[in-house]
Amino acid sequence: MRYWLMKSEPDECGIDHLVARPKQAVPWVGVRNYQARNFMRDDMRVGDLAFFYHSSCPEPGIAGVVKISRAAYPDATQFDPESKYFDPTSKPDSPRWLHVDVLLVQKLPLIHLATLRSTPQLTDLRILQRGNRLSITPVDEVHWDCIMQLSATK
DNA sequence: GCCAACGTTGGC
DNA sequence: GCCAACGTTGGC
Repeated sequence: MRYWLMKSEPDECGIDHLVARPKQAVPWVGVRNYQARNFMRDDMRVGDLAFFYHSSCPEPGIAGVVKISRAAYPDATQFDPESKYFDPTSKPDSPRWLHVDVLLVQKLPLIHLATLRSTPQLTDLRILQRGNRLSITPVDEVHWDCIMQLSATK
């Protein structure tokens, strides 16, 4: 089993959107980056866990834990001209963009980005590297455990 | 709003 | 394949 970190803008879909619909699969549509897509397609497995991260907001940080509930399948929004994720160059017989579904595991008391940054054991965490923009990144088990520990002891 | 960093595009 | 221009991300 692997661990991940998935970014979401709380304006679009925050942790409370998931809390409001418990046990309902959330389609992780809209990823339009090849590296992130490849992670979903090649490396994510049903049952993997991911931190749910709030980005581009007043209080960026880890807001919860989700579980991958469905393996990657074509993202319908790429074929929808009404969608902001519409990709006119993607062909229905070979969809370019895929996505997984996730399920809420638990909401966490927000672990602020500043807290992550000030934790020495987390200096190698992908999200903390300068220039990092990937919306989906793998998380090492040691980092996962450290962050869960942070959450439990606060 | 600023700006650094990175990804994508397209001419050559 | 190179690389300049442009667009996006995302913290501050």
